[in-house]
Amino acid sequence: MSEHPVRVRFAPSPTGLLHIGGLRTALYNYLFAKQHGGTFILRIEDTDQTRFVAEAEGDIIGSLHWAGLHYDEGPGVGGPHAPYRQSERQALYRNYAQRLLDAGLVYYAFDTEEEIEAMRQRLRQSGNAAPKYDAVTRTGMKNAITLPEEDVRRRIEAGEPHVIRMKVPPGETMRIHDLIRGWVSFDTSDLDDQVLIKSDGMPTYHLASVVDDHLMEITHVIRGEEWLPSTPKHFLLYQFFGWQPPSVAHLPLIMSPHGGKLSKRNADELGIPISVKQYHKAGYEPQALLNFLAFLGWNPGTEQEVFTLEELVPAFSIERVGSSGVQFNLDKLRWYNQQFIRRLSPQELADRARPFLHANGFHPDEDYLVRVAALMQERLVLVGDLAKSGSYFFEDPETYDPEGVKKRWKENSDDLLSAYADRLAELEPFDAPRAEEALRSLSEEKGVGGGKIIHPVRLALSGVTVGPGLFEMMEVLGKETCLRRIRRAIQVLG
RNA sequence: GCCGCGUUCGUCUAGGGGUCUAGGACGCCGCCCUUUCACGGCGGUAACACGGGUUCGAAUCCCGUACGCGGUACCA
Repeated sequence: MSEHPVRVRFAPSPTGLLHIGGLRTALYNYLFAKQHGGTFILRIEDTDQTRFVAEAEGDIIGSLHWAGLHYDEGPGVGGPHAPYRQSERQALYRNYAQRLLDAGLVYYAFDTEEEIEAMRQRLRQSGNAAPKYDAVTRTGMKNAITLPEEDVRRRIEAGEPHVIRMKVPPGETMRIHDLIRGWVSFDTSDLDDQVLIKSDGMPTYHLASVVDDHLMEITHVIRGEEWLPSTPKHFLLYQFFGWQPPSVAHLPLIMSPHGGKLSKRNADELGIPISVKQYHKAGYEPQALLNFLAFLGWNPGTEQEVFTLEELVPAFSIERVGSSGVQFNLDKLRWYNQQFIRRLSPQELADRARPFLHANGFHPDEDYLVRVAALMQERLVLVGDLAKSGSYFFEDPETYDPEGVKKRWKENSDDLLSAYADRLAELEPFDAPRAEEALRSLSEEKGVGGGKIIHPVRLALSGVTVGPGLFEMMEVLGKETCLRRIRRAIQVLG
């Protein structure tokens, strides 16, 4: 589209924690920028003072950092177009609004909320399906079009609350090319005379983002599909200013498995984490989340499914992004997470798991934890699982899975285990091959299958019937622990 | 209501007029491996929303309908 270097921005509103859909938008922007050798910018759109949440910006920045989506310009890192926080650019927007005022493309309006609502109500009652403040209704309202110039000046000077509205020309067809959807057209008669400057003096999103995108030399606007209907307003604004609009791409929305936009509420009900922070806390790998999100609406056209962020950069293409809404699927995310856990070294896995172990009161020493990690790696979906399904590596089991006991603990189990314990006590060194050798020979002497000893021993050691290979597990647990646990199980279950 | 966008297995998707008795992945089921679980291997289940066109031929192009989603604010 443009011969200029690619510059894209992720422009969230700090109204709450960064959510999963926001991260997906950030990711696509990031990938697009990086694959074109372009610049990825973070801009904070804090023009709504009523919805402002103080911690939100820190969370957005922290979440992007956790995910590895580092921005080239933005709060904290600066850049040639600072500041990157719209609340700090307020004077700018007023100046640009003034330009449009001078050109007669926008106008002051003094209507109260009640008056506007009354107008809409009236229109509805007379059968108008889409009541708007537009070319036909503005002539009946209190604004610079209907009021004498003198009156307008007096009201402004008296500090009467007012807004600035776009004078949308009716009856024009706007054709807009979307990188994902192709040509989309709109009729300007369906548009409101959009408010550009609110009565508190702040710009609306529409004005601020157009002015900033232009000033920051944004070449491609990549955002969620919910913005598609306001794109004609933005393009009209570019026309008003005489600026070249950027290319636009509207991403398919992420939907709840039950339909509808994935919201905090329905996500909670389905046990789906909604904020990036929750994924972090739950022990998801950032790369897995990114990989999953990349595939929510895009695919490489090959059969490769697992990609690191670095691999995603060259593989991505905006043209291959789909245009229909996509359902969030937690099972698939879990699968991706499993894939990435398996790619970690045992040391990395141990490092990831440590905070979760600490939270559960476990403080294993380094070497031991790495050995446990190696053993459990391909059995974990989330790193935090190590502190749960693998808790027996860090504390003696207190209880034994009743199902397992019923199935595996037989009449002669206590005798067999006690004989096995005696032999284990003799082993030096105590390792997996020797532990197995001891068990095999005991089972032969007693004339019972290996399973008759293996299963009860596993139960005694871990309290459950699932886990890594028994002998490897014994070696990691160590002789003392094994003996203690076996003898205790004999007492409790025997 | 109006405006816009969309519609291939349950889900994410490949496909862009003949190679489609529609391919892959997740999930689910079965078998193999195996001391258990997991991993891995093999196999199975399951989809072109509907109706009209266009064409020798349509999942693919066009129109309509249905359904879904988004927007319709001095919120972004």
